[in-house]
Amino acid sequence: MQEVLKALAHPMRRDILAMLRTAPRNASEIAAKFDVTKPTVSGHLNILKDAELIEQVRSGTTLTYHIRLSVLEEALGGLMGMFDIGNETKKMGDE
Amino acid sequence: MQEVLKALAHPMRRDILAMLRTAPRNASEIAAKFDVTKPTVSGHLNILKDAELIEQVRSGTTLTYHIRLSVLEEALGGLMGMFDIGNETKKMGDE
DNA sequence: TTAATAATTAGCCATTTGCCTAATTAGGTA
DNA sequence: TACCTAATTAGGCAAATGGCTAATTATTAA
Repeated sequence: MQEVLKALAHPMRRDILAMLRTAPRNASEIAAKFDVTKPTVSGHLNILKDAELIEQVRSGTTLTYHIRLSVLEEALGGLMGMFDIGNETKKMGDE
Repeated sequence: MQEVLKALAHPMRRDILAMLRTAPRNASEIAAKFDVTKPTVSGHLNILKDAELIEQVRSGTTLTYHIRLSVLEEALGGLMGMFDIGNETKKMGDE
């Protein structure tokens, strides 16, 4: 959870995840969307990969990135649980 | 959302929020739970306050901190929305 | 007004983050 | 082999983070 939350703390990394939510993309396609250099994007991709929020698939010279939604879901679920948020059935007598 | 996520990225700050989830506490009570100095805890409280995740009430010489659960809920909700997570009714024909 | 207590802010330092340019690696092709 | 493209890693630098000790502020009480 720690690494996931650290990864989510940067807006560009959230935006990268959001664009992968729709479809997988290669590094160049991702980099083209942002106003920073490719190495900078590559660094963010590494952080997302270390957090296991994305995975890399090589075909030829290009690397395609896929989101791992389940990891994101687990981390957010863990957070919600930690604060008892988003749970309709909280205690005896409710509902 | 940015400030909330940055605030949540540090484990001690999450733990502080979790303990305020149960009941409000003053700075000394909070500091006593962690193995760092009071000024360090005070710094974390400032970051949580800047993110509007907590608020401060003075009575006498003590400052009591309260969690603002709604801010946390909104941020997590925003995040879930950004990735279309935790929504049972996703598209036409579901349910 | 002086002292005592709660808690902060100020100032310093080491580490991490985030960006850049330059160099390197990996794979495909003439 | 040699070359081209995709994308990375390496290295450097400014700013932010997170910790500490010391000094300051705020409030109450003698």
